[in-house]
Amino acid sequence: MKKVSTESYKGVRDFYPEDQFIQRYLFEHMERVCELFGYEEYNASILEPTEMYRAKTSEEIINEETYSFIDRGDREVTLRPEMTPTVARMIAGKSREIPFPARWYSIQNFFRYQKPQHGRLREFWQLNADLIGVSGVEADAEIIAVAHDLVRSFGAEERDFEIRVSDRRLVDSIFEAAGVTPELRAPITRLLDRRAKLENFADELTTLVGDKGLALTLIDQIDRTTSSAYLEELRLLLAQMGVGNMIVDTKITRGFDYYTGMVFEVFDTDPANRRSMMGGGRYDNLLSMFGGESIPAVGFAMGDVVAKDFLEAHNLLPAYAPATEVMLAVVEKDSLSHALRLAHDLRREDVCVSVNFSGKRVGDQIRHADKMKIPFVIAVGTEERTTGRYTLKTLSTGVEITLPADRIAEHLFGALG
RNA sequence: GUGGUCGUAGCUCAACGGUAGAGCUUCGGUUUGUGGUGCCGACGGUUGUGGGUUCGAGUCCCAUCGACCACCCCA
Repeated sequence: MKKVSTESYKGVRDFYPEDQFIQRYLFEHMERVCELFGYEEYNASILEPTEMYRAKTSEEIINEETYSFIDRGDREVTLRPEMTPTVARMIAGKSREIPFPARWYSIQNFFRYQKPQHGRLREFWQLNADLIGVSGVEADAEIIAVAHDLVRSFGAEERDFEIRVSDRRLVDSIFEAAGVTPELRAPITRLLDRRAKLENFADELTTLVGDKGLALTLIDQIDRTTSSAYLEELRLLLAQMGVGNMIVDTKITRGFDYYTGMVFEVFDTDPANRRSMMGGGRYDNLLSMFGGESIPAVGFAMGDVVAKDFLEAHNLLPAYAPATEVMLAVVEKDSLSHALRLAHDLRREDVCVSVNFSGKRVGDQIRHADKMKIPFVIAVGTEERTTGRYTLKTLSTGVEITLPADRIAEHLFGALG
């Protein structure tokens, strides 16, 4: 028989218990912060009709950068590469039933058929939070505040990251004043997005607009534009929500076409990590692609890989701890049934307890518990069975305390906080 | 998709073109109701895979798969 490889598929990850512990830590913080702002959790299938992405983005991206296939019923299907079209589809489908504004969040996995690199895989997990049905600056501020509070909830200080904000309308008005034709605006915006990485930005821009004078005028205008009345109002609202690390940066454009107003990205202030941690913006026209009325919306997304990298770089990752709180070491075979009953009682008191029925010596069982990072051990043998009192051992300190069965749970919760 | 660097035990790495090794991990023992340190031992490999050159290939050449880096792209 041919041996099957134990390696995971290209560009995807296995989450062993230690890895999943980190994922869960990230997800729990995402859930908590979203819910503190009144956001509701939603979900959808990982499969979507290919047509939905085709309507919004180019044929080339669908063909080359998504996992798309034909199902047995000849339908074109795509593994979702992002959440925004799905939210838009769900909202548009029930726009007469949903009370607006809607505050929705979801943490899901996404697939993109691209060459894997550090921080960029073929499958990744991402939080999406969207505020749908309001067009005001207050909504933009709220979305940024959620993103801000999320990073803060991981233990980061404001000096550890900065929120770079711009406004598509601001840049568009510069284009308009300079007489740039509407067809050129999207390509220029995309070029602007890459400006920080380009050495010959002015040359490339000249090639694109076909006029060196115009290119230099644009650069000059963009560089001289430091803010707008709208962005200053945004800054004021953010200050009231405890956000003090917003900066205006007209280089932020978010590459793609569907953003219509405020756009932002969050960066690590450590120059060693120059990748954007998360980003978002306002997309007021996207929902109209499903027919019906146009509904304003603003949202952001944060990926698990960049989140983990950020926490690692700032030494904010928690140490692994299993859910298991106590292991019962069965001293001899005759005590097994007693141990099983004790475990059952403890579980009814909400204690996570595993029973070690390996038959090995108590010392070996304790060593196993220690390797598993289980914090407490109770040996169950003849002595415990006859007295009804149990010795709870704390492995980190070696301290032991003897208790009757009905006080074990109480003591554990006290010790574990 | 294009270009580059690299693939040796579960992990980190040795080995001049000449018999594939060490540390850590895992498992067992250290004589049996209490772990972490010692000490002893075992498991573990068609050197990513497939070809080629050579008396002989982990080492050189080609292909392929994978990881990483720079592009592309970043919804």
